[in-house]
Amino acid sequence: MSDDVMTPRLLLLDGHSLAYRAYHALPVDNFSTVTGQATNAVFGFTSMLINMLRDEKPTHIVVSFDLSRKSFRTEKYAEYKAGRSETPAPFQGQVSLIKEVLEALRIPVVEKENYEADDVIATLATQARAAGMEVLISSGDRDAFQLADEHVTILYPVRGVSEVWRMTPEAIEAKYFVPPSRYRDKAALVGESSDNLIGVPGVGDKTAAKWINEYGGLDGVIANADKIKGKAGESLRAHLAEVMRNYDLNRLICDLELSKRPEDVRWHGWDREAVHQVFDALEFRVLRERLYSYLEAVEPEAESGFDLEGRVLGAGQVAAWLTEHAAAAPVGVAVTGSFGRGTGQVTGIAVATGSGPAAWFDPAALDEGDEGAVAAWLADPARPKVIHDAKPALLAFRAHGWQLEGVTVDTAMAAYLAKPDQRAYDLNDLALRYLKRELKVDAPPADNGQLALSFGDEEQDAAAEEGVMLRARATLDLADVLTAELSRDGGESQRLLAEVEQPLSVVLAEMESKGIAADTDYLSELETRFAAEVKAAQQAAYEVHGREFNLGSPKQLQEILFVERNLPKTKKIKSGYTTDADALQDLFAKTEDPLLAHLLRYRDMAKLKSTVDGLLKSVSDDARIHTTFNQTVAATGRLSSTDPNLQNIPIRTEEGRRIRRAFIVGDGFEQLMTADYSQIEMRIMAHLSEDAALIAAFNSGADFHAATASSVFHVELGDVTPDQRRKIKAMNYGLAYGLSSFGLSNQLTISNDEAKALMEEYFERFGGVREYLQSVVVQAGKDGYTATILGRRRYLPDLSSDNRQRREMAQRMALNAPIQGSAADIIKIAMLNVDRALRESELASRMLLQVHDELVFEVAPGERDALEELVRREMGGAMALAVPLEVSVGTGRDWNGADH
DNA sequence: CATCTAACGTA
DNA sequence: CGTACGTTAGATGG
Repeated sequence: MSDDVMTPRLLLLDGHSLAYRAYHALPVDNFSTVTGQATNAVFGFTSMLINMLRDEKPTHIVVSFDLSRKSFRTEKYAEYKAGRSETPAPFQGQVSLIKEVLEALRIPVVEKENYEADDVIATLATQARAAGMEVLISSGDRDAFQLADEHVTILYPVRGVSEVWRMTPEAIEAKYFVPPSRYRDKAALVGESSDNLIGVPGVGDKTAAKWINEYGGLDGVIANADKIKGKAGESLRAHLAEVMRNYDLNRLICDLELSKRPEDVRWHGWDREAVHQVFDALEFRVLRERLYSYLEAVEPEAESGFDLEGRVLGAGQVAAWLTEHAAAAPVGVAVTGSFGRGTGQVTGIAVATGSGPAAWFDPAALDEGDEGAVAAWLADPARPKVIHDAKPALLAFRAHGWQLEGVTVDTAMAAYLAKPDQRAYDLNDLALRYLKRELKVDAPPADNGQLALSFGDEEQDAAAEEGVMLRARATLDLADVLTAELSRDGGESQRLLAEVEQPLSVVLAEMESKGIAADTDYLSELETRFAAEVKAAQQAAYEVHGREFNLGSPKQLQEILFVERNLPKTKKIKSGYTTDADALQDLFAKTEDPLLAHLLRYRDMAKLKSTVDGLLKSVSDDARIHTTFNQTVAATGRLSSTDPNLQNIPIRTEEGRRIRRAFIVGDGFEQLMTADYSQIEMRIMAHLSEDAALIAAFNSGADFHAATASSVFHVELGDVTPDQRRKIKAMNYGLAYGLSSFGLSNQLTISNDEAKALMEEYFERFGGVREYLQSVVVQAGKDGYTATILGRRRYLPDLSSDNRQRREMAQRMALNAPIQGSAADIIKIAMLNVDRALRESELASRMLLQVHDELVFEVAPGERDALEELVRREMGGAMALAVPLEVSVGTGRDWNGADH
């Protein structure tokens, strides 16, 4: 091991050949991003690279790529490598992605016009060997074998991307019967089919080696060609020209002028931030973990940890500690316990100061004085606290009877506002990324209950307590960095954090804690009914097809529909042909195969049944369902709802709406009320685009879709046909999603020309909308991000991607993000205002759910009118736009009845 | 056993 | 070849 540290070790990679290997080793279908970008070559290359970094621990690294398919070799011999088929389409573009990965890993790329990567590698290997370095070359190209010697080893990939052979001189000799110095001679005789270099027919490795060893090299073989007997000898004499040509072409150039020398390419570790970004974009999850688990261990920049004077406080010690350390200066707070479903239980609290002292205590082991001191400290808005993901802690404190006030920074929320596209905001990750410090102790499970502490082992407990204190300290330090990060935009992000997101998390905690009442008897009844329907549809399907099969298996379904029943093929997907509802509808219209009808019915009923099952499972002891609202998931700024998701309860079909009847008014309340914004996204579009005609359409007070349709089709409002309205409605909604004429024609089942004409006519009437949409993309391209009305950003680096698919995807995201995100801003403000107004007015009614543009309330007896007035006022007045924010309100005994 | 995919529910 | 989500069942892979 000590040798490794002393001897510099250079790893040279042939980028193209490895990428190509990877491309063929991994099925392209299994490796692509949501945008359809193929990543199999990138994945395989990166995977091999990580393995080599791990196994070989190089101190210096270079990757070389062929700059084009042309080189001095093709000039000499036009057929060189000509046999290779055109670069397959899914491979194209992946090289530039690999270069992005390399840049993030800070691995230099060296290339040379008119030469191949092999020549660059040969040159660098030669220089490195002269400088006393140890050299490793990884290439899928066997030409590199001629470079092997006691200081140069070739890593030759075999069996896909998972394994490399270490081709030392001994290994090469064992396999090809010649030493590396004679490998070229052998290759010249045998040929190299992948380079389209034909050798001597009938001569393989063994024969070639025999000759070379007998005559002391290729020169000797050629000089003695006449003496060689038999068929092989004849063949050799007939192909001497090819052999000499091969020998000429497979010589690697070792003395190129390059932009870097071996000593320039010392590897200084990777750009953590960039790796996050690139791997996110490529959707590499497993690979990222692998990279981290290896590289973090040797990360030179990450400091070892935090300085901390931690104390475990016993009963009677907490009050004094808090008085001394948790007063005017902010402290970091970290909590362990179990969280979720609107409640929680705290098993440990750590408090860390910025100056070093930190403490941990068990809230179950406090004396009376401590209990009061903790309660007073937590509830005091003047004693600032910083916490990572406050809402679960808030709910757990609440269950303990504690109030939490004075949270100045929620670091999870701050990190979300800084970069809303992340998949997670884990404290470990953030500490590494922003603080370059490692949190050695794993965070406890976020929400699913059991804390991963082992009880009974005092040493382990102490380590766990230390870990929680470290998290508290990391949170405090992180708050400073993130606050600085958020302040760089002139204050908008800071305001969003302090005035919207953080206060909202308190409101959401209340909503989760209350939950919504569920009629479990009714849900059970529904379950039975849907189950019967599922069974009936299933039986009918079996009868039609003549045997039983798994209707829920897309795989079996494909076999049955497209092979056994020979139905027309549908749209292609990764695993074959789609069997989604749209496609099955089409098929049914074409073929009237009764199996399809039963199948669709089965799907519908099975979906409804599973929804009901899920709801039944999530009803708490209080006969209410407590969802969890996630505030840091949606990249646009929306909330999301999990466990269960109450934002996707069916409404479109009559049978689906039955499920809504299971959400009922709770004991002590009179009714449920829903209040939703009408066409809020189109109103935002009108506001942002300042299109006078669109604004007028809203201000007319008439039905919006009809009003716009009357403009587009040049007819009186009263003469708008239902079909005209339908088309314009689809257009209105589609605009905010970056709808294309193709998409519109698909949705309306009209021709592409008709869709184009429709869009043209629409933009003719609402030119400001077109201008706005175009300007959004242009501006986002310049800035690198979009912004909502409140300045909520979404970064879209793919806007400048050279990959069309990715770029266009990013453009649609850019169109949608300000609109969807501004709607999210508005309803968040409305929720804050409604919550405040409810408290100020001392109404007992309460807000229970948010479904993007809708709020659901539980109406206390006698408060219906007052609540409606309040809700209309606060929702309608959440933000002043160029058009009014219209709110429609409904009430009923259940959610379905309250809908309108 | 964990993770991915296809399908489908909502705004 | 229209955005944003979460959940389920089945398939897949370690």
